[in-house]
Amino acid sequence: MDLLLSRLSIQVCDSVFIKDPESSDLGKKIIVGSIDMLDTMGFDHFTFRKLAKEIGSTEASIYRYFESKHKLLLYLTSWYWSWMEYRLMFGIANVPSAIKKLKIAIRIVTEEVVEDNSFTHINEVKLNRIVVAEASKSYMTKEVDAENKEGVFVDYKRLVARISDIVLECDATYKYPQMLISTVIEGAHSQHFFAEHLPKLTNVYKGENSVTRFYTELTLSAIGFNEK
Amino acid sequence: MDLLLSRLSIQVCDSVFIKDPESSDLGKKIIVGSIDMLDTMGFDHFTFRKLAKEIGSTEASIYRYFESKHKLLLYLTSWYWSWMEYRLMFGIANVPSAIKKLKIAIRIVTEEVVEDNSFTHINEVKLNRIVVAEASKSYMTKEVDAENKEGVFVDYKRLVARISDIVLECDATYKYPQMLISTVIEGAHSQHFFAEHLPKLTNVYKGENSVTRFYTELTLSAIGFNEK
DNA sequence: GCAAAAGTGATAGTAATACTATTATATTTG
DNA sequence: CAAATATAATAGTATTACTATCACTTTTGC
Repeated sequence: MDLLLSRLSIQVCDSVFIKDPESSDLGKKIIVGSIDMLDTMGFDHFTFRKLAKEIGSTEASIYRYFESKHKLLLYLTSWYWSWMEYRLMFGIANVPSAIKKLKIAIRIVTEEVVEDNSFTHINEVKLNRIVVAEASKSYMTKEVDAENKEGVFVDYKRLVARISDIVLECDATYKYPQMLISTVIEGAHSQHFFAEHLPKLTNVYKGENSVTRFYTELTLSAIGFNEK
Repeated sequence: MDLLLSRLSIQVCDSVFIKDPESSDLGKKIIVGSIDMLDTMGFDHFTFRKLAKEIGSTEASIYRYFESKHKLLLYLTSWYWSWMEYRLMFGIANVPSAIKKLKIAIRIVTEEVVEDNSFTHINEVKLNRIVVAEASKSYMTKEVDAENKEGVFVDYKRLVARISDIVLECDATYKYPQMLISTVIEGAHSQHFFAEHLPKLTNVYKGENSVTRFYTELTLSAIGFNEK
């Protein structure tokens, strides 16, 4: 999947950054360094001061790219959703059966990213862990309405819309496609987190990808395709 | 439901507080005041300094009850889960049918709390909104494993266990009862939040309790009871 | 090839946050 | 009534989340 894309780049809504981090070496260092640090120490303990030290730059320079660590998180999560959309479109290309497309989509958004097949400097395995643990903090704020108007959540909404459309292809009468898909995406994140930290809240069996199985069955039975 | 309980009180795991806030007037003011302020300004903007000013006390005094605002949030969410468990046990008492019990349970954990039928000083309507918007921040931290060992999440785990048991009563062979129930509870919170702030991620129709309907149908079809 | 513009680093500074410590005073209890 | 306990008042610290200034270097546009 990597080679095919050497001439492609993921676009992120430009209201989340002041200066595009893809446009310079320092910008890329900020992205690579922040992914490392967010994965290791989590969003709460992460600061621009620590990042500056790590990448051999200064706080002031980082602030020229992102106005806050919150905006940096928005950048990373948006990048991730755009990347997921790309993987989705690629995964379902030339697949004629709607139900097959739906199964592929569910698999893509629910399974853990394990290989860093990156075609860029971004480590998708680490980014996946960051999104699982921190993405909800990017919108669970009092500023969500103002930021939503600025368009910072478009990439996530577009991904949900695309998969919801596949749901409607399978069953045009289904009343809750967006609710179903956002439940699956958000739920899969929670369940991966629970499996690691609060196992009593989930059921993960060895030797099977339980989260993907569960959400695939859940989705299919919700729209009336029960063929376990 | 209020009157019946005038002699009952909700117990919260004592590792989340230094001094029980139920044991004094100041303690109760801290709880009432923090619920008001968290509902209004959100967890991120909430500080003990502001709370102290609001309730006419001091930061130092509040710190004698809770070692951090994070522990205070844990207290409030634990209280909420215990209250939910109480509502659940009351709601299913003397109901013989497992499937009816399950429907009642799903309704209780997914519908918005609209009436403050409080039998205490705690405003459950506000607390419900706080849990919807902030509860995930109480466990999405790097300290989750250490805190879990201290038992701070027992109330949530017990609620999930109780409803999972009902799922198993309906279908003893179902493989993912905990995963299903935590998906429903967490998902309902997300969907209520989305309905208010990111409506493209959900489907909420006027005149029906869409979230409860959706999760009820989802749960029943998951365990093979399709009788829409 | 050179002047202007832009990007970066170094340093300093501010207001707010998340606490801790100390002491005085008021209230409860044995 | 003495001792213990709870609270208020005040002060202080380290860290965070920024903003501002200035010097230096690199890029670019003509």
